[in-house]
Amino acid sequence: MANKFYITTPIYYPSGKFHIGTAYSTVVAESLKRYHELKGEDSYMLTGTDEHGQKIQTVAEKLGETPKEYVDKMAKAAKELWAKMNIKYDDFIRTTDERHEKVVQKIFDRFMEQGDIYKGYYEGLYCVPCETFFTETQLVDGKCPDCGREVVPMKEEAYFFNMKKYADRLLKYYDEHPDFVKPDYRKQEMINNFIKPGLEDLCVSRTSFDWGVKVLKDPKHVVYVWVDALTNYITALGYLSDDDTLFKKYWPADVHVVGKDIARFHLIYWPIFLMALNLPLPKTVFVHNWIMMKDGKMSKSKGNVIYPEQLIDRYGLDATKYFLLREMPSSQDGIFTPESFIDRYNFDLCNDLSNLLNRTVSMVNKYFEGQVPKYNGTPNAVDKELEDYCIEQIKKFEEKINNFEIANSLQEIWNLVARTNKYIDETAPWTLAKEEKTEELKSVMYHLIENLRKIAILIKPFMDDTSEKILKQIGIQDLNLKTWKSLLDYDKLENIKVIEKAEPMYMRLDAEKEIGYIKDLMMKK
RNA sequence: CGCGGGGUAGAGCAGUUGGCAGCUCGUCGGGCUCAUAACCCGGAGGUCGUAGGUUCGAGUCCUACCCCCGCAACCA
Repeated sequence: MANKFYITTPIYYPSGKFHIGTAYSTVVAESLKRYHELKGEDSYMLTGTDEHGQKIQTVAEKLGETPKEYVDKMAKAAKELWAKMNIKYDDFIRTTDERHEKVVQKIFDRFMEQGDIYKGYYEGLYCVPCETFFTETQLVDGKCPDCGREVVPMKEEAYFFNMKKYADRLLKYYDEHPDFVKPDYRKQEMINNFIKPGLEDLCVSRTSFDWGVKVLKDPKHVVYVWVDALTNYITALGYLSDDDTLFKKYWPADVHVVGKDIARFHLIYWPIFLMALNLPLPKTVFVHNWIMMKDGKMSKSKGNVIYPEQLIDRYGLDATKYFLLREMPSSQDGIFTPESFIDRYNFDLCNDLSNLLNRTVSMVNKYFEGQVPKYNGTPNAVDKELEDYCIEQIKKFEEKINNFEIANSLQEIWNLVARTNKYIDETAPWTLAKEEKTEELKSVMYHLIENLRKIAILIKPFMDDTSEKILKQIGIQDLNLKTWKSLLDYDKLENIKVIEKAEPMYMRLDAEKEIGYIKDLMMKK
């Protein structure tokens, strides 16, 4: 039986249009899913939308829609975006789904019965016209961040979850499970900022608005945010429902992919909820950083917002995904600039990868009428070294990706691309042809095609289309030659014929022109 | 003295357990001609934030200080 691999994205809060940062989490999750799938694991990916809360209610009202109409529209928009990005998820959960709401109620009930939840008063600063509570840190110049008016201290009845009770168990869990948090420093942040100073109890219900899941035993309350949102990861699998086959099969999650803004909720509250439910905890929570613009956070007022669709429409899906995955370091925020985007496109995709394919296919046609020679050992001085290097890079790639260092893992693939380009110069096939050193020439062509095959497989989780294009051009059709396992083979190609005319996959862009184009996109509102 | 991350060549970044400072882009020069003015090789360019300390030897460990960024609790 194959290993299972259950991965989730955050469920997105659709209070506005999805921008490139939203897309990042999903692209990461899906790439990891495809990687595990390629390795033959039984992978399952969940995404969705978080549709309750005050803010949704307010936004919908402003648009003259009911909250339901509004979230229906937004959930559709999310699905359209993922379709456009060729994101293959297995399930899409909405917190307004009946299957979700019913289970949230059961979970809330259970927490009440167990005494994890108690009734108290939520105190905060309230903006009367906006009907919203704010914390002191949210205020702008001491006033409401939305409308700029005065806020007043206010309190309302609310239920609280007793977090303190579980703090020690959580610390112990962190300690015993070093892979629970990636990257590691996020764990320190949680311990020092929240747990060590003493966990505060979490407010889990509200009465000041009603767009949410009703608390069964006290219907003037709706479940507030986190018991509702976080539990999506198990309700989607059918936990506490009539059919919990998927839950039994896939829980605990292998990876929750989350942005740093919601790290706290996934690293503290979610594990505690699960402990209270007596369920196993996810194996890893992968916290990624944000995509920033040169002048800071993306915002419409700065005129620096870029939407994924805009890049995809002009430069293609794979190029867009490549940029996102390649430019995000694990220790700090990634920065989007039109210059860096175009540079990646021109250098990595055109000059290095696409050109390697192009020159190789063209030579196989020129020297062997398109027929890839059979493996004949390592007659050139560097052949053996090239083979060893190749295997080494595959190993490095796996180490990096398994440790969630995505940008670095891609770097390892591109090191292989560069090494392969260098191999052509080292062996100078045109000289071998002139001197009629046929065995050597055959070997060079074989090794080039073989490396391209490996490169195509390695990039497949990230750039499916580009991967297929490479395989097609070098004439690989046999599915056995497209598997992850086949990466370790170096001599299995037989009766392979490349396409007759090499077609460039990526053409060099006029940098100045394209940078101007992207800048114009960003200025538009 | 809140906590964490970062300060390394013009720009962007790597640098595991301390052992001759690396990568990409740019720049200068060379090579090759299979390929997309591409690819390959070489040069120039760094007192590794500052000041001390440990050590035969520190970007890497310790101390103090200066900058930048993130987090700081119910905002999804």
